[in-house]
Amino acid sequence: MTARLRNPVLANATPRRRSHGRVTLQQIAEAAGVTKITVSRYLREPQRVASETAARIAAAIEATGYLPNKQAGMLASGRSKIVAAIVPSIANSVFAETVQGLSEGLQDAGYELLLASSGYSIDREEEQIRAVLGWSPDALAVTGRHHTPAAAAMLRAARDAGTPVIEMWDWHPRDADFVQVGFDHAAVGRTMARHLVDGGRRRLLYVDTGVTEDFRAHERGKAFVAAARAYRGVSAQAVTAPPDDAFEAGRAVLARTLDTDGRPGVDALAFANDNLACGALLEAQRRGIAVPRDVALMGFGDFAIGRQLGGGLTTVRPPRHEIGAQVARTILGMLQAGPASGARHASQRQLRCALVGRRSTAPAEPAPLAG
Amino acid sequence: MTARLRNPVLANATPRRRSHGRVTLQQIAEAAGVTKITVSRYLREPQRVASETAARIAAAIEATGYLPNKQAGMLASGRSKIVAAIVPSIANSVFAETVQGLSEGLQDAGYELLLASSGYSIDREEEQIRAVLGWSPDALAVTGRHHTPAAAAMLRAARDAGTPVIEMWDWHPRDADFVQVGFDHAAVGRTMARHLVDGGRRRLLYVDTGVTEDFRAHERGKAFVAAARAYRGVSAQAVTAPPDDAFEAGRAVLARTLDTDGRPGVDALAFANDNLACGALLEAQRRGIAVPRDVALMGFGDFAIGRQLGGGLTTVRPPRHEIGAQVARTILGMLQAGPASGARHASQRQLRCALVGRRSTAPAEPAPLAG
DNA sequence: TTGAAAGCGCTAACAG
DNA sequence: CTGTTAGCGCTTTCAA
Repeated sequence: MTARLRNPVLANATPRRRSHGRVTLQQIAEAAGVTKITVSRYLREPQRVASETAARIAAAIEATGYLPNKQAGMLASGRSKIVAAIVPSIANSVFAETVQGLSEGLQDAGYELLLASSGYSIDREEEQIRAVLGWSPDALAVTGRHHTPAAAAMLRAARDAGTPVIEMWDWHPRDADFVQVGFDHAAVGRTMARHLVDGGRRRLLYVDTGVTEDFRAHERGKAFVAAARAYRGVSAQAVTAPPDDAFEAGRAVLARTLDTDGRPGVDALAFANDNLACGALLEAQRRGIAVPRDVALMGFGDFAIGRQLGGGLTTVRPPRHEIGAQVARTILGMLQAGPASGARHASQRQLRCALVGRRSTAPAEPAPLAG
Repeated sequence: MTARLRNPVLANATPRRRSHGRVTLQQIAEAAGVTKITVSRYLREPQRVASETAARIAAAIEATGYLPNKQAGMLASGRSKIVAAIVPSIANSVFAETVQGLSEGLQDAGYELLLASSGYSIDREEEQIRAVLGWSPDALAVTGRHHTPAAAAMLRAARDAGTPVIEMWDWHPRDADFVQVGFDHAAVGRTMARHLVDGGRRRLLYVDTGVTEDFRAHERGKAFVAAARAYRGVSAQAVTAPPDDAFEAGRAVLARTLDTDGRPGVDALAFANDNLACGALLEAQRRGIAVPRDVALMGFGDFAIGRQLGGGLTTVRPPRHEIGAQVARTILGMLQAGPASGARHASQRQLRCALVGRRSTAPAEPAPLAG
């Protein structure tokens, strides 16, 4: 109520308050008859406040519905308790499970997850990285090891400033600027090729996704073709599926492989994901093409539907949930170790994929699936 | 290096700096030979800064890789440019599309999306609401109209403080505390019942999801049963699917409906979602039960797989993407109108569902799907 | 166990 | 077109 002087000469202007209307720590403090810092302590380390004081503070908080302003807390402390993650797509169930694992692992440690999706575009990823860094996350997880130069620069800068940066879903022995938690997609491609060749298949086709910046799928395909061709008497090629609905795309690709007799011109197809493979499987059933007798089909991802169709779709099961869980553990470890320690040089984390053999690639047998 | 004095009487203490190491506006200002506020203006309204000055600032920003600290900006301005959304599950593709629509609609207006998932638990929803409110979002969107009392209180408080609060995916003429953007699930249940009865079915079964807090699915089921029973000569019941993998659960439910002759004891099943219905459809195919001749099946959600199986699964297509887009428009409208205006009383937004009739509920015909 | 003072990095308000 | 001043709501540091 007293006039406030803020110029040696001039006097008494009404203080221009800019309050935004929410209940503040100050108000709780007044209500409880203490100062702000005591309330602040109560919130963070309740046992360091006298129990009687604590009770009064608790009552005031309860009565007002006070919610601490996290912006202010972060600004003052420099710690955000936020981990940012950028995935290609949140709609894709594959990444959804990773996010779930990450979220679970962080929640217990009191971290919140700031999630962004790039739509499989590294340009959008760059924007998203810039956006989330503005929030000063305590750690940052991105998907894959392919970034724009500007994005890579921001990631390096963040890491060098002590913020853990993790690349998820990838693992590459020689191209690892950052800590990686994932698996070797080239190795998966080779495993897929070997599985088909071991099953007696000789004319292979890899069907890549129409999503142009799914680098990991491309890498599997490239390795698949190279590995297949290294076998004597085996031919292999790659095609790209149309960008439609994956089931329809898979159907279309199978239809395209038919030769003049209406039989597939190849004896095995490996797909970039299970939905594509399921589309092909359904189209084969519809046309009376016997799977696996006439053609073997396999996918990647181990989606639920693959277990249901025909006698089951052979696939590769990536550690979807485990990637997220491991990323959470790695981040917490790096955070605990502190920027000064050597934790930033923590070794890459290679996780394992499982080949799930089902009927769609079984070696020739008497009773085909369809036809 | 100098001794530090800090006593009212003694003077000239070294200010105890707490900087967190990042480049700040101040540093850009110094580098560009202006003051902070000019840099701040440049960032927000570039045209209000002399082009020569702007160039120097741009150069300094470029050279340092400066990223504005959003915490500080929000704290000062009171506006967060954040919209928070809470959905039951980000993995569920249904909500993923809504989030996508929301995200797109907000992005253009420069808002960021803070996303949380409740795992279909209203207790977790309460926690999430508390957590996101700590970020002072400019608006908040939640899923459905069922909340814990504490959550409802927080939502009301936020709304009364001028923050737009929207309930997504629901629309109820008489139970609408907040702005709602969605559709009437009871009406959908009635439509489903009518569709089956119109197709000549008389013994109906609603198969609810095993997710206990999917209130909207329960509401559809309740209305389905009530509407069906209102028809002369029609019987209807509801059962709950096991909580497993939805395809397996659908299979199990169909198996359970078989009577002693191995035929379904009902002539139509309506499912809480398409995956359950697809499981049942596959199980029918496997057992040689003709769909739709022996039994009609329909789902909800219009998932991609439903179009692929048998002759296609009849379903109800909810406005998945449109809900998100409409929520974005509504929020932006309320934000623009300002808390003072009557926008907070904006009427509820009812959106339309489409019944997608496919072969699985076609009236009896000569050539059944399977068998 | 509690408090006083300073400061986190930015923007609002008003001046010039 | 640019600057000055105060302040957002919280935590840190040091002291009692």
